[in-house]
Amino acid sequence: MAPAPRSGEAADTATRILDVAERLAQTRGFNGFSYADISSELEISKASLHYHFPSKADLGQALIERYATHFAEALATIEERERDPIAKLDAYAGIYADVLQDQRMCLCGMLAADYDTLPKPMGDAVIRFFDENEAWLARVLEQGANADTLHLSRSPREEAQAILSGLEGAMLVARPYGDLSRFQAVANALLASLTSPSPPERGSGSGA
Amino acid sequence: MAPAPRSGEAADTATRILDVAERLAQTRGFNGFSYADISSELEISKASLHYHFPSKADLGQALIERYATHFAEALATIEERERDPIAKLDAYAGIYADVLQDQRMCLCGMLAADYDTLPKPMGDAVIRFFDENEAWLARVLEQGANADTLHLSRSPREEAQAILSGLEGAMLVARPYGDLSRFQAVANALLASLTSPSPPERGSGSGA
DNA sequence: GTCTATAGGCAGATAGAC
DNA sequence: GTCTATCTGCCTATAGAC
Repeated sequence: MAPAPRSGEAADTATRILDVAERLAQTRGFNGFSYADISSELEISKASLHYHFPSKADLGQALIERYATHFAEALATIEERERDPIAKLDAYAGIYADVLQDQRMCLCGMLAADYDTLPKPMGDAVIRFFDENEAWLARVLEQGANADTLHLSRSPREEAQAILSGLEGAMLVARPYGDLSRFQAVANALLASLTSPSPPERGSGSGA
Repeated sequence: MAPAPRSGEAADTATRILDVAERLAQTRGFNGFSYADISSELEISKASLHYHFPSKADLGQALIERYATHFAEALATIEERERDPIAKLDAYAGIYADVLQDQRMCLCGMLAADYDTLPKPMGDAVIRFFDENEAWLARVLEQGANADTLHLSRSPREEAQAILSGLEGAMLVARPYGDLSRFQAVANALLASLTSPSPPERGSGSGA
């Protein structure tokens, strides 16, 4: 379903629904929007939305799965474009910065807050998302440690958890302030202190 | 209102309402619970809840204000008990660990996720909470830097933001895993790397 | 695939008796 | 202060025509 439309081509209905729902979930939380919100924005009836996604749980699961897929593609793109592990980490933080600049929280960070109210399959998918991110980060960190461009003071896995948590938290706290630079400052501190004993002047990441 | 009851004495109704609402807000988010939830748990009618807190916005604001007051008291207690800035930071992280062990998210971290849907006064109070925490942390960090027990690689304010964000993010991500040790690992990494150039074996914080 | 209409329930909130 | 009863509106979801 949903064969990737050529650029300029109109997206199909299911895709447009997911686009709107994704933004609403990222800004208002999964319990903070309704079918009516999507309906009014797309000028499509609520009943039509239920045709594409019978229940809100179905919609939510489709949301996470697409988000995780897109995120994995972004990570693959980083792998293609960057060789230096530090550049990869900067690009990784840049993904978060781009999301935040769009006034959004990471979808899965937001759903982590909603975790106790989510249908089980959605909760499981949130955890998978974090696991995949952690695994990717750990690989990059280990690569850097082996190449001696990074000097870790803990296991790659623990450093990866710290980076993931730190970036999610930086987004969470920065968003009420509406201040991207607040995120950037924290992200830089996080990567600098975790990846080098004596930080040698870092740029502001690829974001924004 | 609500004169602190002597230990063992039954709390008044408004306090019991706030206790239940606080837990619900911390676990399910502000849009994830209703007056009916509190009503059934306390076996008090919904109408009675509205007598004490006319609107949910009123309830929410009372929730944040009490939480911020309690938090400030906890920080004052740390100041009384600990002299070493590192011990103060460990105790600070211990507060978060205690909240997480109780299966909860920081109230204001949770409300930060809900920020876009909150009544304006609640949103403002969330920001004040973060500001106060950041200011307290910055003072402790500066104290440590002056006493030469901490070696900061950035301004106290930036380090404070990184610690606050890092702990909030660590809670956010650890909660779906239901794993306190995951939080502890990240908190230790955060404080160790931010406060000493060559980490000299740190304990696991004062939390649980 | 999209619609109108509507079911059935729960949300926040109020009236008024006690 | 607490209650029962109720209001209005929105929620998710379905039926059935086109």
